[in-house]
Amino acid sequence: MKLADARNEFIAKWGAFGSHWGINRTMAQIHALLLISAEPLSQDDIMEQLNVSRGNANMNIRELIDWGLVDRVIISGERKEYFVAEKDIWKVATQIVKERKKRELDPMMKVIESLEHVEGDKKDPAFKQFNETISGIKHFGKQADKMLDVMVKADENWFIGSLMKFFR
Amino acid sequence: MKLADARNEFIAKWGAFGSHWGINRTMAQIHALLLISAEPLSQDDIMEQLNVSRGNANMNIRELIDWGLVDRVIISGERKEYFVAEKDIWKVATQIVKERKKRELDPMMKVIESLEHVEGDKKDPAFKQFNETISGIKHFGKQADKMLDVMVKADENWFIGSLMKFFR
DNA sequence: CTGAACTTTCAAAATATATTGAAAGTTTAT
DNA sequence: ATAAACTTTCAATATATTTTGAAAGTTCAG
Repeated sequence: MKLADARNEFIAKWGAFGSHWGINRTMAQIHALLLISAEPLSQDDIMEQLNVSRGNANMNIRELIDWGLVDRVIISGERKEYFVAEKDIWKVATQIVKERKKRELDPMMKVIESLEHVEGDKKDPAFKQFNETISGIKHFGKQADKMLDVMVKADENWFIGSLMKFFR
Repeated sequence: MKLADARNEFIAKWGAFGSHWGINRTMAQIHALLLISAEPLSQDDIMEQLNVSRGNANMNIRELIDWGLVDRVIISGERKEYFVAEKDIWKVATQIVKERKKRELDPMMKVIESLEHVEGDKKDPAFKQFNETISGIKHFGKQADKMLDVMVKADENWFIGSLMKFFR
């Protein structure tokens, strides 16, 4: 397989993969393109290579910057802005974990906590089941939260190394 | 807050939460409803409580069964089928991990592996970057894979207990 | 200050996804 | 074998999300 085909395949598949994860196709494709680009790319480069409109490119580049996955770089003597992706996959993963925890797990846990003390009849099975479910989710959420925090703060070698040794 | 309101709030929020995770709103709501129901529910119960159509309820119940999150139960003397959700949140989580690994991570890793040996010029920076990115993803994917396998096979007390002790 | 280079916005259009409900299919008791 | 009870399907419809591109906004060199 030729490099050009392999690059296209990677971009297409990473785009499709991203869409299972709440990241839209263009955003994942731009990310993929930047991941395999040795040099910074301008917005026009991205528009051209992926065949997307100016607005779409702009919006999704900003979103990637917002997620901490892409940085702006300035090239001296150039007027345009250029963009590069964080290439270290461990950092990419921890960054995504961190953002999703902030955007999804944390708000969910606040809701769960607000549902912990509900009025009701202790004899009512519906009441019992509701409380048991909520407290089970809360318990699980707290554990997950701790673990994700450790992961986000750790560096790869320490984390993976530790886990691997631990799990034999 | 009254139980009825709390239940509605939980169903609504679990539904919204699910949609960040590639699970559609109705599917997540049915799951939420079953999680807090002490008794098995029929399809008609679900349709009525969530105000969804027959087809929609049917399709999403089947999907939940497919994901291993809901079971059919028969109540003796009754013609109708009833449904219950797995209530143990740890089991719910491992089941989801298992399915998503199978549906998403495994196919992605196959693609990555197919992109490992591409023709190209070793001096070309684009070629180098492509190969580095692919091999970084592969390496990370393998570690993630092992870890998820351990998690799926472990039981909660062992897994969480171990991690907590380990991470102090 | 001016205008060229560049970036951002956003309403309209296109696309993708979810939902409905009536019709077709299946199962079971008699 | 029949028909009532129940389940599944699927084309049409509704809803939600993504994409476009022209217009408005910004920055900066001269």
